[in-house]
Amino acid sequence: MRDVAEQAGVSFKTVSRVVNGEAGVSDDLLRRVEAAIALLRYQPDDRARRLRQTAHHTGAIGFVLVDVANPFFSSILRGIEEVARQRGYLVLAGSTDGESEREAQLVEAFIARRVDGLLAVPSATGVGALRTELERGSPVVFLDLEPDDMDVDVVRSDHRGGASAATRHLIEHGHREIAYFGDDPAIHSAGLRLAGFHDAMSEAGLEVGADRVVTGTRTSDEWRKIIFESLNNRQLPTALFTAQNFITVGAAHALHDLELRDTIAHIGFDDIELADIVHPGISVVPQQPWDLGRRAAELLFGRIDGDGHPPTKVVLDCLVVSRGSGELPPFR
Amino acid sequence: MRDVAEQAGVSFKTVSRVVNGEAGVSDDLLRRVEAAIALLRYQPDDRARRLRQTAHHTGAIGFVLVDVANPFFSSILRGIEEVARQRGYLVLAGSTDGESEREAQLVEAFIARRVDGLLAVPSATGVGALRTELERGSPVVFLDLEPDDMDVDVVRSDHRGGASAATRHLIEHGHREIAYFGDDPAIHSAGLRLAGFHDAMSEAGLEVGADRVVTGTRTSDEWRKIIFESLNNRQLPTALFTAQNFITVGAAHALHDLELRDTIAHIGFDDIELADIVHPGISVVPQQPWDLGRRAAELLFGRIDGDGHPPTKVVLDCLVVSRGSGELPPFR
DNA sequence: CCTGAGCTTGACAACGTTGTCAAGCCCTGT
DNA sequence: ACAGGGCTTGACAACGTTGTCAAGCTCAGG
Repeated sequence: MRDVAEQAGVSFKTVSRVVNGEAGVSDDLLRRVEAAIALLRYQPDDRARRLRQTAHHTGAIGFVLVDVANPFFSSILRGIEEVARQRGYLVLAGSTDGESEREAQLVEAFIARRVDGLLAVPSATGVGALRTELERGSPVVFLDLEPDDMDVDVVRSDHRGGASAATRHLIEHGHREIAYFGDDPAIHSAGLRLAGFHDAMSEAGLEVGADRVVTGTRTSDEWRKIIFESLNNRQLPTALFTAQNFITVGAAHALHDLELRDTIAHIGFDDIELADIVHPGISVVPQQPWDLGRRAAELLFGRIDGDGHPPTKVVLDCLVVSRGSGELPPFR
Repeated sequence: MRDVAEQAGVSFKTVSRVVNGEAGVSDDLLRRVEAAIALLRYQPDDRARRLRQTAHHTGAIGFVLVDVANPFFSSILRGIEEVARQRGYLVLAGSTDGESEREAQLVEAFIARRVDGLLAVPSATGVGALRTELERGSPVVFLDLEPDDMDVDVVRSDHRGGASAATRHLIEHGHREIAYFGDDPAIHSAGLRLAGFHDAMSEAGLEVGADRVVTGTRTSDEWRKIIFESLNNRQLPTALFTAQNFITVGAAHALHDLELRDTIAHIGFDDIELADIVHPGISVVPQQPWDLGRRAAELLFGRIDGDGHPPTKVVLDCLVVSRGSGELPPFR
């Protein structure tokens, strides 16, 4: 800016006025300054500007997610981006892979850059690295799952209800031996889905054999192997409930490898591309990630604008989408 | 920081020393300052710090992409993130939807925040909004497609070769009437894929009917309808080449709707989840988005570190993956 | 007891920008 | 001719931090 001022032969305050479109600059100087800006390709430094300004907003929000390569999360991100864009905000995002150490690093990096608010899919069951921010009163909205140790803003799907509906769907089609494959239940949403599974089973008076529940955090290829072996080595269940998108993909592959796709019923949590044109179509309980992102971002901006209401919980319903695999009758 | 200094009864320079772990602070003061930091939950402001520091790096890079909800781009982003993370960098990303106006806004926002480098999937055929930055000598690496108006760093797939290989694959299986569905060829990568298609066709001495090529930028559902109608209303081709992931998904649906999946051969550019277990499996020419991201980020960091070599072009090969749909013989 | 080296500590400027305020100019009305 | 108002312009402080440098203290050596 100094260079521009020198080039135009004015004080740098005048340049500042021109850059910010303030009134009260004579046409003559306006033209000279604009010429100098164009000549030197000057672009103002947002950091310095915001540092000086009293409002102290940075025009950025942070989003801590598990894995941006997972379409569920990247769709959430896109929803957030849309809302942020309307407000002229930028979104910083980072993947944790569910590691709380990485989560802490990301939160620290976002805070150090003074984001105006944070959206987070917590990697553990509680608020984790965000505790300090919450206690300080910074705007924070949790996504996908609800911390169990503080009362906070949350936007999530009805994991428990959706899982229970999926399980009930299988039971209504005559299944009694249902295997559950899900994320580590230490992750709150995964715990809720597992609870929903148990809800529906006990409601129907069905017992869940200990070896009918397999949980953990794996890639879709790892799940393929795990489910392949699990179905190869023991008394077959007549139906599978896979409680996450990667697991559903892995299970679809395993069932395909074992040529059991027309034999064992299968229903998954989260929707998957092409799930409707495999044979049989894979029945799912889809979430609406784009909506989750939008709603969470709207809530966050409300907080940034000073909305002081008590914590809001937004819970989106999850309904079964029947495509064939979930409606297969028990093979025995 | 001022508050911390006051609380600890020291000058704020001493606080700065403690925060930065500089030597030469007595144990007594160190303890007092640390206590004050913990008490006030002080966290340094990265913006002010970097503003003052002479090196002037911001520890952030920007990534301008088309749509983060598209798994191809979100996987690239993840690859970039991994490299950035190792260097302690943060990644700012934004979707353009291919609109150059939005592209310009994003570039401006990134520059205003003084990112140390930019990665971009340009929305038009040239360098677009990044021209100014390039001329200024800022580190910029292009991804996925190569601007035709400047000599710049690029990391991309071999669109033309891959498309030509896909087309040749169909020809080798006896097809002569091949329909092409692709993105708007004004997009450089899409233009190259179309060129690759023509390469293989003319190499084989085949003519391409004008109505055999359909291009445009659409969602996967729109492509489903377009391809459905296109196959419903006219002389059927015996094979399809769909030159982008959403188009491949749309085509798979359309072929399914028309019950033509075992009749019309189909090969797509980009891989798709579950493509191997639909029937027939969808043959594709996959890209390696994660690798694209990694390579581009590594190149960018090289530039940020001052590598002054002439522009580098990294071109990753694309090979056909046979799964069934691309090996169907012509039905007539 | 004095000198000087080595250590700790703080005062001050600077990064690039904007907010505040006063100075200088031109004009109008008396 | 002069007061007063309105407009343009610039000087200076400030945002939160770090770089520079000098002041002050302690202690060993002569």
